[in-house]
Amino acid sequence: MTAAQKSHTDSRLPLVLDQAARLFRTRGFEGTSVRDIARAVGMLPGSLYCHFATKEELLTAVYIKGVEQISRAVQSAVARLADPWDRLEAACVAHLESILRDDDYAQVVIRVRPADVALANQNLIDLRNRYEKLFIDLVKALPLPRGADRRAFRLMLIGALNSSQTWYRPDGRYKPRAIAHKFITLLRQGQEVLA
Amino acid sequence: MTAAQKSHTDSRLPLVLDQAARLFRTRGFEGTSVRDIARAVGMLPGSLYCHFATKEELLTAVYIKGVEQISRAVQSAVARLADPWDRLEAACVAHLESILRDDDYAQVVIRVRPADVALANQNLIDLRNRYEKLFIDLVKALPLPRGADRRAFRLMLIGALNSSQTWYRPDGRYKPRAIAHKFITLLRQGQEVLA
DNA sequence: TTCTTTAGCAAACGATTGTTTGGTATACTG
DNA sequence: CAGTATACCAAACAATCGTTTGCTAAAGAA
Repeated sequence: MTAAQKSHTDSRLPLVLDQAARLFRTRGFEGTSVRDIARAVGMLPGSLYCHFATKEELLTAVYIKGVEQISRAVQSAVARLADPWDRLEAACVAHLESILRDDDYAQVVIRVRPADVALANQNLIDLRNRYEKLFIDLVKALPLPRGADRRAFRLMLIGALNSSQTWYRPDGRYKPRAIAHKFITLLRQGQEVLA
Repeated sequence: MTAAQKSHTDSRLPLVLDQAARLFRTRGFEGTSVRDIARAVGMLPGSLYCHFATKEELLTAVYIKGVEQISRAVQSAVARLADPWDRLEAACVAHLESILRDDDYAQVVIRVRPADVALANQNLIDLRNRYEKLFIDLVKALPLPRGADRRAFRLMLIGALNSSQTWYRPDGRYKPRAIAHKFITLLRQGQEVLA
């Protein structure tokens, strides 16, 4: 009964993950103690170790869920669209809405450095690369001029998107949708002209 | 004798700042203990408090020096150039070389979130804004089409530059100079055509 | 000279860190 | 029904955290 590992009781594991994600994204990995998380959930510190062997393992679980959720958001945003530029912009909007507003888990993926987790290190890097593969494919589909450096294009775009976490304010002038449009337009104009 | 606060003995304060910068940039603020710094310098933990009242004050000192150094690097790189695009690209090269290779202090400015330092918070934000003012001016001088959003332009560029800290590898294909050129070119093409 | 200031050592402070151990109550399994 | 596994509590572990206190030796000021 390998599938019977769940539903034993009404475990508070989901709540643990939620609170861990919320704290990791606001205070970072080192800045959050297991006691902070336990207190937010309403359980004792030691009880967390029923679900995870170490704090790093807990972060990894949050990280995995973050990659899954942001991947789903991007993929479903792109699904119905055909035009390559439309698809990329929709992906950027979904990405931004995840890391700026909707999704604590996704925000952890952007904020926490894999290097902070000595053990799971490569694990997290792989997860992140798996997500960025989505953008590699989206950029690959773009009608860019021959010889264009699509890697630089992608790194610039994703870098700009992610760093918006630094300056974005929910009550500010620009919403995720507008930011994505601005950035895509800045990149698009020059590339189309040369195509 | 207000100027006599220095040169009393051959204080190891410079060394303290150097090691603090090196550790803060590699492990982050929360990830570095005052004992780590003291050990790297070769002194006892308590001795650090001859120079700083708190760990956050030490970070602030590193942060200030980082802003000073990267500002100097950018300004001197720009000084001899007249063409606005050349000036911007030179600034980006100097910025990248600072935060990717040369300067532990500058790397702290990019890596450590001002929010991590509850107390000095606004102090650090102001410092960073003072630096970014350089780029505001450089972008302002650009011959962009009427109505161009120069703020979005700048945020995209700086965001892309700073996030290169994530993926840059010293032994990799691209050096700071090449990265800056790629990014500037991507932005430049579209804007010039419309000018 | 004497006085003051500084840089640093030595040792400790209480608080917090991630984690462990042992017990208990509940729910699924056979 | 008995037996096993789970989810959590209660309490503690050693280690490390940022910081403080008291002292000493040396340098500059008077």
